[in-house]
Amino acid sequence: MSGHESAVTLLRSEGYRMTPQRLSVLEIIASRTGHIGADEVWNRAKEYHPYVDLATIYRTLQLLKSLGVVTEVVIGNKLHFELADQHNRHNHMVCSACETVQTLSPDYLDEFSRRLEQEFGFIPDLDNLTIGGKCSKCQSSTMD
Amino acid sequence: MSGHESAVTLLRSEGYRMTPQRLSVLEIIASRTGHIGADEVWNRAKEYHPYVDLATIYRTLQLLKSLGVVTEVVIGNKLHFELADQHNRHNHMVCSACETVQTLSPDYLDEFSRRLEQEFGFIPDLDNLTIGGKCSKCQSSTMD
DNA sequence: TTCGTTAGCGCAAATTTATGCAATAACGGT
DNA sequence: ACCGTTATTGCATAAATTTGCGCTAACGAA
Repeated sequence: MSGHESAVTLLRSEGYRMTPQRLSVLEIIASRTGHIGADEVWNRAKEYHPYVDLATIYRTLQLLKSLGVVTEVVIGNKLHFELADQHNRHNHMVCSACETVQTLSPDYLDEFSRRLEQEFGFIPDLDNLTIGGKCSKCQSSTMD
Repeated sequence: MSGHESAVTLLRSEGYRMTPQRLSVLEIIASRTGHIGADEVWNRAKEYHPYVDLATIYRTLQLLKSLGVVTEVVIGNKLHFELADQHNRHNHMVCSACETVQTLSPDYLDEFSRRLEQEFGFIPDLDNLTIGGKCSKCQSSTMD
């Protein structure tokens, strides 16, 4: 029983329709602890709905992201997604050399976020922010 | 003469070869104040070298980025590039609704950056960090 | 200046993601 | 339970970016 029931309600309350395709994507993402690529979501979804198109997966993922139901992480040149858990919000640091993902408490960005809002009226979408860089183990490597 | 001569030297000193294609890309980017998409770099480059392939443009752009010569900005679902000027470093805030780009002094991220390095040994690549979000004018819009 | 090594290029194809459109299915109202 | 509206889907295609490969050209050494 993962926490995606509330997402179903949210979708409905925003005027979106609940379709079996959307439900599958939701279940697939909710049933997994970590992040998952669109292609893998697709492969899993096909087990339930052999005809789902990849485009539907992408559209659903974007929709869920815009509703704050899932969170996007940029890993290499692919997007990954994970269930947005309000009780465990976190940012991602991705090493450009080894592609290892570390999570980070949003507390680290609180001050920064507040300043952007106060000084520029800009509200950053930090939930979907991926911080690229080099992890401690890959410091000297030139590899991108 | 814009400051890309030093880039030529850098390239060489790192063991990369200087080719007319690379020189074109460098000149095109250096001769422009703002950011520019890969497709537009390509169009311009073709004026000098009708046979350049778009793949070469992309490869060159990535190389220059990895050398710190150009900086990447994510706008919508396209990458843009601009000359990395050490005397005018800045970050980018891009509105997901109207795609307007605002620049930001890296000072705003200094503290954050330092903490990541000290506490996790993670060195973030803030030069190529694009901060997504909603600008003051697009606050309430649902558009992504 | 010529030569040999090999990095870089053009080309073709693959990946990843987005989009236009006609047919279909969700769901509120009856 | 049926109907009508219209959001959503599947399909086809486009757009953006990356990659494999064999040929060419850069450039240090002779």
